[in-house]
Amino acid sequence: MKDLVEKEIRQKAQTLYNYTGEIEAKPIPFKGDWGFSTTVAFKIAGTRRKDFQQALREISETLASNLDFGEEISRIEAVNGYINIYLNANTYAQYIIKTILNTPYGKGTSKKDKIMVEYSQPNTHKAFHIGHLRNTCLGASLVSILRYAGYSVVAANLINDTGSHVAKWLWCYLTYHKAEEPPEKKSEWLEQIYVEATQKLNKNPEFELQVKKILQRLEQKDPEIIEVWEKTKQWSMDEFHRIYNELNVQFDVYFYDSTLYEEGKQIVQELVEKEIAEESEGALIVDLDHLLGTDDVYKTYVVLRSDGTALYQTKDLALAKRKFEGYGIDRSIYVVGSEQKLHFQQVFKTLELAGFKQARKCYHLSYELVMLKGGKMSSRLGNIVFYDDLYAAVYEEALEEVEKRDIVQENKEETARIVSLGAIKFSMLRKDNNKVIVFDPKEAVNFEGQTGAYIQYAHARASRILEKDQADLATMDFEELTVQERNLLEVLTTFPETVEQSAERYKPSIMAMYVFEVAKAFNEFYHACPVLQAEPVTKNARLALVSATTHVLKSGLELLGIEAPERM
RNA sequence: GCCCCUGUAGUUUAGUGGAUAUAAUGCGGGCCUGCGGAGCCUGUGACUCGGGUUCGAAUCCCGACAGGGGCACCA
Repeated sequence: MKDLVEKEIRQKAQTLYNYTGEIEAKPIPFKGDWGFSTTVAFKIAGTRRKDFQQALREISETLASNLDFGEEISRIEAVNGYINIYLNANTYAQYIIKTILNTPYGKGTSKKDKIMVEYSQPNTHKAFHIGHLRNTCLGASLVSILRYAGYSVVAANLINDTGSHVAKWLWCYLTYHKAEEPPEKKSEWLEQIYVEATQKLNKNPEFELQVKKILQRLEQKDPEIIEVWEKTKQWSMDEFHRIYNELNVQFDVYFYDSTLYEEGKQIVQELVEKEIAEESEGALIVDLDHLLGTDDVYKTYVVLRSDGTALYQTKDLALAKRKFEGYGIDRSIYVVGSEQKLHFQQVFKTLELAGFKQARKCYHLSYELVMLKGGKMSSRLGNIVFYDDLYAAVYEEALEEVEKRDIVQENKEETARIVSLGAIKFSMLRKDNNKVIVFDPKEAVNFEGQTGAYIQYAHARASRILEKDQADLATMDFEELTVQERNLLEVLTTFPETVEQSAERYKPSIMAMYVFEVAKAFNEFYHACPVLQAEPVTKNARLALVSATTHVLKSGLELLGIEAPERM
């Protein structure tokens, strides 16, 4: 409908005023008005600076009287230069509800770009914490949204299974915990050894040499080290798979750091031959500012350690190459924390210099920190919230809430699980990705206000109505719509553009806010408009509206990776 | 010092040039013999500051100020 309105305005603006600029129909911003509004008259009048006000009035009135729509539009008005196009509510309501229920509503037309989204990237030999959680929720949701918007998407994970953190861990394990087996809670135990390693190294920096040796032996595939490494790494992998299973996230491809460094070193050699990389203080670097003619912007990019071992930087070059050449992707998205912004600018620029034209299609989707109320979360300080602990705390609270109600007699644990995950995921997604989340454990277990539970609750109540009766779409007739009905319908109509926007801007937060809005509009409707007790015609129309609402809520939640329970 | 991000009610937050700035929470007052009160109604309260561009700026530009992150072998 919005498209049709825009098309008609565009046509008339051109024939009457020869205006060819952008035209956008936005919702009329007043409560109770349902329709579209355009500001073309301002744009056209803007070219005549002298009698702006008069020109504005003339243009808006002339345009308004010349616009011509079908029966879905009830009236057109020029107000203060704006042209308001009011919908014929009843007709349009029927149309939109049928569209929601009978078509893949909001699904984008299939697009030719193939996009790879790399996310989660946990470190083996460490625990999965709430920082990984934000990343994983963001990435998983983005994958769903892009797919729904019509893109072909490859979901990728990069397992950081080598590098200095692994060397530190192995050193500590071999020196102080040799042959120990993990307890049931593997994750926490793995983390403890890592923390112990950093503490010992801080106190006695001379041990660094031993760590360095382990890293070298690891890269040279010393069988003795490899054996321990493989065994201990598997403990981590078991944990990751368990968690991904719990979170219900999937990957199409797993990359492993340990398989990338050799190729990375080769690329570095090529960079040296192309005179892009050079030696400096024993290490190999790319002097980006010098090569690009910038001043103190890209800094120097170290691509190989002076002892010849690979860095994260080395591996990232190989990974990018593998993505380009192995998967034929058009866009490559990296979901990684914002503290690595400079790093990715360096990677992308280096790739560009090396002649990879796809480097321009690389995008670092950064997100801000998850801080604990009190300070930055860092595994080096041991001051972190583990995913497992967070989940347990939320679950306990959810179970208690579920037990208060007698609506769920069976499957209390299952319901608590769904609500817990919904709460966690929604809290990770509702904020814009470049805003810091200050994590307050008390707030995390709260189910009031802008939370996942609020939305799931709206879905559950709507579902319960539909359990008792169903609408007949053929005879649907709204007659006079109430404010709440109209408002709910208006929100439902914007689902397709929300899908598109969150996909184009890579922002699941837009979808999260939207789903909350649907739930809110539904709750308002629910309290103001009886459904099952209404007169037959009204009842039928409202049942159809409830049905359409559950449909949109469910689709929206699915794009966030959140389940929509029918009872809770 | 240089680069990046963020400044909106007490707190958290929406808003990528348009009308009366979106919500949540907090605090005050209401609503279950009604389809489920994890809810609803109602009151309270905000664009960091100074210039500029524009018919029109929370939004764009310039400059302050404040917070966070990054800047050579961590990831």
